[in-house]
Amino acid sequence: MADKEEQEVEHQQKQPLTSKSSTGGSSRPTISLPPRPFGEMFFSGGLGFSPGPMTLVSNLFSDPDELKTFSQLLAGAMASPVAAVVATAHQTPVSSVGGSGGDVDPRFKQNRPTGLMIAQPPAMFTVPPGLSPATLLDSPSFFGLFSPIQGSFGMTHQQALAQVTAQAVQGNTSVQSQSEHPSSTQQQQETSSEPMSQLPAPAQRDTVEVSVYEHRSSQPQSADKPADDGYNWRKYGQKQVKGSDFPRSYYKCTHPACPVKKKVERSQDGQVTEIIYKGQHSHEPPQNKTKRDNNGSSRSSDVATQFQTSNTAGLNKNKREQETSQVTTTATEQMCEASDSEETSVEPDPKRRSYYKCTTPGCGVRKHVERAANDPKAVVTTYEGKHNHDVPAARNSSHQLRPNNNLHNTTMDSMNQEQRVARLRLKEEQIT
DNA sequence: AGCTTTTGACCACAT
DNA sequence: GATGTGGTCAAAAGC
Repeated sequence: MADKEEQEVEHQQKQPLTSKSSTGGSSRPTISLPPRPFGEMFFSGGLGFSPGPMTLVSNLFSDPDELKTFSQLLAGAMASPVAAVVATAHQTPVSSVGGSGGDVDPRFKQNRPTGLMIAQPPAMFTVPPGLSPATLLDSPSFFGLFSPIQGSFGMTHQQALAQVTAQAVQGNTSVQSQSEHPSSTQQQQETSSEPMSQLPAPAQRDTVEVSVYEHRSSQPQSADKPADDGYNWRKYGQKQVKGSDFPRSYYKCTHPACPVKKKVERSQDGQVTEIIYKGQHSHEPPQNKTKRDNNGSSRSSDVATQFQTSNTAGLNKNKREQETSQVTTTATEQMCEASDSEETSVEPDPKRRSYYKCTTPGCGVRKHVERAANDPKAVVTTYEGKHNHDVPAARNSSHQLRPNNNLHNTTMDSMNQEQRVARLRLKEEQIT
């Protein structure tokens, strides 16, 4: 029974990469800030259905009417004592993703640089290390962030998100979610109580990523082993997925009765390009791993993970929205951001808000980098805007990956690679 | 001996 | 109904 349901759910979760790929290639995100504060899109007591976080995120931006300015969003996000939330919806030209929502030119996926969705994270929020899932989820601030959208989500929805979020905090504490807006036509079909006056251009659609980052110590990782996220996994299948250059491996948690599975895509050199988690662990992470003991926490993780969930059938009016929505967990991105030699480094001042601007003439892409106040190792990076130019070729080819000697570097390298592909020619723009 | 990985086959779903 | 695709199963092989 549960398996059947699981499969049904899983089928609704397909095509996670399409939205990501739509953000890549030559299509650059254009800043289109979330319709409302993040939390408002995540929780609501409304319709009583229980879509998963993917849909949460998807719905999050399903109403383009409520776009806020970047500053508004950022201000609201940073005001939270629990999590710094920055959300960005980037608009992708329909031409790059197909005329109907969710349809993506497979070339975009095939050509998708490794983990491109990480390269241009348009949105993210950070959960402070040490904050337990229960604390986080029980926190008024958290639910303030994810305050209800009237008529959007019900309690079960909250529970669903809570589970995934808890897992994110437990296992990796690094979540990046991403969803893709339906087409403008579809958007208009979405339930909305607000005017469409702030809709983006009809020829564009929005893509949203939400990221939670926590970075801990580096861990060695075998190219053939699933990333060490604190749990034990057993590989039960491998497939060559269409549109992907890399095989996808399927893992199950080896803990008895634990339903959690994950899918891992790796490049030829063993770098993790994508990890998708499904389900919630019914147990604590194994405690007998000394390398985790080194961190003083059994919940540390260096893995790049993705959470992918879905709502129940029929709960979402827009199926494509479901399919293209996802919650993604990634790790070490902020280190990539800070270490990107093409960009001005970030000073370790926790209070410093650094802004970067793409140096290409006419391109308005900006990047905001900020260290998490409660974790000096964490950096919150927010991309704003969409590049209107191709990636500079010289930069795109000039970077070599570092030796894949540990997971941290592996993931970071992967992201650096992506970032190099998505090269942002940025110069620091100090705003005081 | 027990566990994990590999891999072809099978199934369910979408088109 | 045929075909394509993703996910899972399960026997065999490896460690």
